[in-house]
Amino acid sequence: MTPPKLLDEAALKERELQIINSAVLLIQKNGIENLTMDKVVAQVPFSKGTVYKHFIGKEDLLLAISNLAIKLLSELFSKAFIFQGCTRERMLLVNFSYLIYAILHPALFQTCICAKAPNVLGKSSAERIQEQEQLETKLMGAIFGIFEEAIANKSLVMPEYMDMQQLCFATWSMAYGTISLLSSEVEQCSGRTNLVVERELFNQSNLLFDGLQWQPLTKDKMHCSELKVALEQVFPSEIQQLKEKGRELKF
Amino acid sequence: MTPPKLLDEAALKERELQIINSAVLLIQKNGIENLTMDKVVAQVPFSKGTVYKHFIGKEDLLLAISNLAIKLLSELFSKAFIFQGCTRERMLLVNFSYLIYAILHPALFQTCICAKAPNVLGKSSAERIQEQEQLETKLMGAIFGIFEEAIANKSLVMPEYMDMQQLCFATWSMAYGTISLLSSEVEQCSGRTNLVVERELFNQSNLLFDGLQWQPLTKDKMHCSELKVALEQVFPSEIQQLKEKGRELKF
DNA sequence: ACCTGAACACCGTTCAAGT
DNA sequence: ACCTGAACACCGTTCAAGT
Repeated sequence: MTPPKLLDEAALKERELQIINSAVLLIQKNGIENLTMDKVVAQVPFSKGTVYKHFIGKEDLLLAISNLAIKLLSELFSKAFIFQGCTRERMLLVNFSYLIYAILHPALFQTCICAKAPNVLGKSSAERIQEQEQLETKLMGAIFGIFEEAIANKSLVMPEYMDMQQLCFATWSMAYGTISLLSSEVEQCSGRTNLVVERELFNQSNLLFDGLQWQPLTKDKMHCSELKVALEQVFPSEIQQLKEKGRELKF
Repeated sequence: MTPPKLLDEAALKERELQIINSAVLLIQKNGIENLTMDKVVAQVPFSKGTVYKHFIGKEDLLLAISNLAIKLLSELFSKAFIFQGCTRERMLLVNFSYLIYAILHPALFQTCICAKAPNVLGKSSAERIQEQEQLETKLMGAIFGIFEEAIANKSLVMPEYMDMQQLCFATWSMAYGTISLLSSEVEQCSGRTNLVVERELFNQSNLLFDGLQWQPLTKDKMHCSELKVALEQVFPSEIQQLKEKGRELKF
């Protein structure tokens, strides 16, 4: 004579997270292209129907993973944002937090990229898409904030032919291009080239910032050693995790 | 009593191309994620078995499409390479040929990106992968050549901490990041942002080149109007195609 | 009210049977 | 020698039947 077992919201959230985590483990093991709902169901103590109560389809599950991934990246961005240093140094740290994230969580990084495909967005629930937009806005907040400070303290002059949004996009797309094209290096499965992603990201960030005349210029400051010290200070546990992975940053 | 019909190599090539073209049309219509071998077979006057004689699987077919796409892009790069202008202007043209290509052939552009996935390479034939590597080397030749000239005629000084390969990669990844992140704009299906891909590519190219101190600097030369004139001269038919698509470049 | 898993439509790949 | 398409294993999604 127990009362009907009404599921509270917390239990539902808990179950949803369990499904998401199982899926992430499967992506880590087999790659995102080999993820199937059957395999997810097999890893979880619920049936297919229950999984489909949480996610309207496979793509909706992928977007849920991507949203979790963005939250994680946001935390790293925040740490870079509050670093005590000049604005240019802090933006470099943001770029490197993105790199560290891509190396530590390749499955999440890849899922984020895949979740951008029109296919995935087209098959996901409206709420989950809305959540993604909010999370991305928050993520961009760190980049936006640093540029605002830089312009306020005159270390950077906004180019007359650009606005804030374009400035943010320039930084973002540079880091994105570098990291995603070298993600085979990131995952240590290529080795064909002489390119080292952390060195290229360092160079290209500085070329962009120098192009903007963002003070202090590379010739005046901002050497690898300084970046290394800052990274150790801002991301101690992440740097430790990299070491455990046998993937120390090489400059 | 006809002799056994031995297929010559030309006929096989012809048939292979027919399959590839049918697949491209299907990708254009339904998106790459909805391409199936069944649909390809339905578009073509041969059976499943015959299609699988040409391609060891779906991924092999995708890589074949990607290789065709790289050949097409190479032609555009070559036209930019032989333009009569300063080296910096020619590199800007190379970047813009990549953009024009992405707008005119979104299906090919997308297939090229997908073909980079470890999944696709893992399931393709060795010959087709080798062909891809050769085509990419040839493609990079234009970028490499322009940098060589620029350094030879002193309009560019190689940064002491970079080599030729890194320079090429920096250019490539910047254009890649910008164009691929804005490919939703390219395909005119978003419109959420104020970013215009041709303007951002122009800005970011110039920021990178200015960061390299590549002469003449933006403040001295290289305005939108000059680029427009050069594009009309080098890519007249492509610009015409853009117009027909209702997608003129906006600066 | 909630969960289950058989059932269905579809997809990639193979290969025995044909010509 | 070459081609065909039925057949198989697998995947995403649904929903009638259970508790």
